[in-house]
Amino acid sequence: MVTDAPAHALREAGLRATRQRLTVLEALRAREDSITAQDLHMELRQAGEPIGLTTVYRTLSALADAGFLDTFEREGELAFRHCSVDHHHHLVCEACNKVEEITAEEVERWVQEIAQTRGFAVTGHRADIFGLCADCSA
Amino acid sequence: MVTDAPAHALREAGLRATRQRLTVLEALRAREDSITAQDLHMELRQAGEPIGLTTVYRTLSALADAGFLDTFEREGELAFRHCSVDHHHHLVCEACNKVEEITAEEVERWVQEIAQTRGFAVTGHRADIFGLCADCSA
DNA sequence: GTTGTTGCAAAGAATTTGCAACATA
DNA sequence: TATGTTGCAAATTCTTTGCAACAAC
Repeated sequence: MVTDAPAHALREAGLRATRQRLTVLEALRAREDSITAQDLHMELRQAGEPIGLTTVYRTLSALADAGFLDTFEREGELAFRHCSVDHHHHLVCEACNKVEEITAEEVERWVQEIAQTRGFAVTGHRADIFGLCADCSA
Repeated sequence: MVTDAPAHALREAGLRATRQRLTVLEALRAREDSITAQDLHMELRQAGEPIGLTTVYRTLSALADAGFLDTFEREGELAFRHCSVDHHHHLVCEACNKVEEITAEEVERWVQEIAQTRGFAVTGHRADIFGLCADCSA
């Protein structure tokens, strides 16, 4: 038996590799849009995966804390999307919720510069672009 | 009687200039941090202003729609802050919730460039910096 | 075997809606 | 006066918590 990569990644983050967590992580990895806890729970249930809503909430939260997921606020609810580890920004389609990751050194530079000018101690920043992706605007 | 500027501004936006709306608008104009509907309601009540929580919610929402306020998401709840009309970004202090508006042509340029590259039809963007302001990090 | 995790039911919190009384234009 | 607005109470919706059964290590 070879090393189980997803399970290993979870353990490295101090999380036990339970069936539910692997399911959620896999589901998120398989999609390129963002999804809410409620919606994901419904999808998994409909796909025959036995998992509780509470667990979906806790799992998404834990995975986001561990850096596996990015979070978005969508009119009052939290949506999550799988992300690569390093810092990046987003191109968000408002029609299909697809999210493209983009890196932007220009923005990083801009952040440092502005912050320095105002004596601001930066803890984080976000620079996201919203609109319609090529498919949806076609 | 001279023209009442705040009342006039409301009417221009298609909103009746009620005591409650003027109160909310004034309260927001007087502060440089962002505040939630719940908190603002409590403050106004404590200041002796008779206003219902429902009205605070509806008023903040209407004022934001009309472009008088910017909205922020603060861990599950919406916060509002008075803003100037033209497009800008924010420097947000996580300790005192103070918000400084900043303009950034660099960011505007970056947005256009990225969007064009990917065939994205931009409807909006945000570029906010979070951290501790000079006062709070001192 | 320990300890972290799950999931149900219940609680909690923010926000919205129905509707009759009321204020603005 | 006609229509938009208010505010209470009730309803909704998202999210969290208590706790006993259970699974991972």
